[in-house]
Amino acid sequence: MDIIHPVGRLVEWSRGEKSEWCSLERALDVLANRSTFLVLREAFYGARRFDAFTRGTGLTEASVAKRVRELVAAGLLTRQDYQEPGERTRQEYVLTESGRALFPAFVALQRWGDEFREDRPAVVELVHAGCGAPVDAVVRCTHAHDVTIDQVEARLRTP
Amino acid sequence: MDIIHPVGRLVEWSRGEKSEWCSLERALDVLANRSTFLVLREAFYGARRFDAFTRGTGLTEASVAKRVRELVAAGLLTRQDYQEPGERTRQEYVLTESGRALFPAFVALQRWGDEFREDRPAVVELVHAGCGAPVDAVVRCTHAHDVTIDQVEARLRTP
DNA sequence: GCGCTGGCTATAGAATAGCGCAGTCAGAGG
DNA sequence: CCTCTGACTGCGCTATTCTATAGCCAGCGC
Repeated sequence: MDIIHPVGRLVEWSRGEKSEWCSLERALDVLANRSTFLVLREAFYGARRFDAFTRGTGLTEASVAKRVRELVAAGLLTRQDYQEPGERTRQEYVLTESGRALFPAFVALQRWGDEFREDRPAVVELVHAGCGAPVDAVVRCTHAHDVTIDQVEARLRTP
Repeated sequence: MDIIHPVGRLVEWSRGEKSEWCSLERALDVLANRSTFLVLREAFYGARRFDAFTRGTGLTEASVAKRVRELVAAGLLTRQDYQEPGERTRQEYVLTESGRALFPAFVALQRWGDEFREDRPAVVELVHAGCGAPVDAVVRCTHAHDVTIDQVEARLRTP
């Protein structure tokens, strides 16, 4: 296993093959557009119904339909039947484990927007229901150390 | 200050105004495309020079030029002069504090790609230089509690 | 003063994203 | 049966993204 430090050297090896092995690119295949993030935001805020996604995001129905279809195909949402009393059965879209696993990314982006894109102060704040303290996304290793960007090494697993 | 729980109710209030106060949308104004994330990835991997960005991302020079211009304008990168011995002065692009603050988001997306988009196993792994353990992005409150998606409340700050 | 290298810009084209608007479709209530 | 609501689909349009190819410019070394 190679150790790359400073991580800058990684760029020397990438040339063409990076898209095959970079997990970020695989993530971006599903996520790299504005409306996908907005639909996921609504899902994190508890939205399940088509109508809630369109009203919550301000996107057109056509855009939401496309995103939702993609997200179901990619396994971030599942389609489920539901029926309200006196109504016919309809479908709703529920986050899968994969979708829920994106929550740290959502928090990270939201908090970054709070702090570094502050044309006006943040109006919504995410807090820990248990203690009321605001939440943030942090980078941590499996030994529970907080890790700054300078303390990260990239290792190439040569197969 | 209103407490919203379940957070789903948030969608009821949003109608049109959400883009004004949602920090995620402000973040997406800069970030919502594939090439921006790729350029930032290279910056996190230590790239500073135009050439390193193009070779590392596989994007065309035109795309990189546009992204880099945007990222400088948005304050995530700064342009600095540098001069290698026997070379003329050139410019390089260095992450600002704002740019570095996106690192948790980068890690979160990268790790999510590892785990949930695994057409083939992850080839690059980010580890803590101090102890060698792999890193991940987690959501935590300022009282140092780990917070799951179910334990999060959204509070509206009414101004 | 010529070539080379790094760092761009210009142009043209394909694909995708997103909008507004209009229409469809299923089924419950009247 | 007719209407209403939620959940879509289709069309026409524009803006943005990204690619490919080509060329420009500065200045160091020869």
